[in-house]
Amino acid sequence: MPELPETETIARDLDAALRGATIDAGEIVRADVLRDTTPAALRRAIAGATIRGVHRRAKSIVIDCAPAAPDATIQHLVVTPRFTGALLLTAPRDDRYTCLRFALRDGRTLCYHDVRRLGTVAGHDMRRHAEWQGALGPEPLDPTFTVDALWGSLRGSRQAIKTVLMDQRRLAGVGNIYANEALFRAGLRPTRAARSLRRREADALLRSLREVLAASIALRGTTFRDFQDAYGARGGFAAHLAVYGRADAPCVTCGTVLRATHRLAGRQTVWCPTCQR
DNA sequence: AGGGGAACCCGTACGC
DNA sequence: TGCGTACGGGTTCCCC
Repeated sequence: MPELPETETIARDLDAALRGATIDAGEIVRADVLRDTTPAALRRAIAGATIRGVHRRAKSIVIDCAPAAPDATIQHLVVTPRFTGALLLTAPRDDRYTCLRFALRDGRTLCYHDVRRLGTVAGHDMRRHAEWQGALGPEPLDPTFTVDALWGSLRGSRQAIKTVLMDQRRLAGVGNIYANEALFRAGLRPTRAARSLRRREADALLRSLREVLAASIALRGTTFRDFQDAYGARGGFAAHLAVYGRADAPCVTCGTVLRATHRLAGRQTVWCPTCQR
């Protein structure tokens, strides 16, 4: 569930709270969430490490670390919460689902909590981190990302526009909720072939996408079911969703009953048959 | 190559 | 009530 606005919310809060902090020790409770590292290597890398900063890339939270051990190569912890994952600075409501626990030198605890455990925590050395970054597409909120770059990418695909928006290699950070919302705002039907878009439609799409992402970030993301921020609080954008989760309800613009299908890449897709062409 | 499908995981919803 | 089963959801990996 956490997409770009939700992981951005977590990353901003953690950067403010953790920049410069030192991790005393890490406890790995559920090793199956780990990627690209082992429990022993991760513990050694973070024992005594300083947190340089925290930022977001795609739908992941990246914690930049300066390890204390000279032979520790892990520089970045990449946390991808997927559906139920949470990075918490407060005590989790149910400790049964704590996967990782980091004790900070100042007495605080940062934990990775995940009920379904489809989320992951990767330990990256510089090489692996560059490889991971390189596999991801551009950030939609990056001002250097242009309409023509988006349009060029869309023109290469005969897939449905919604599927292409969610393809992390073409565009990073957009998931099911914001793909549905951006297409509604742009007046584009989700099933349209990506390469059928005119340039002015790609322009409307990029502007809609940026608007909806920025509006959601301003309200600290969408909590539809599971998303919680670093302090266990909910996001405020769910009340502003125009189509996602509103199948069979009236369109907010024209009142037409919203249509839904599950057949587009196996995910809930909702649109207004009148407003979206 | 690019697209399709399974696997990952477990709470929730639903059927019997 | 209690048990069993189907389902969902993004990403990765495998296969065609």
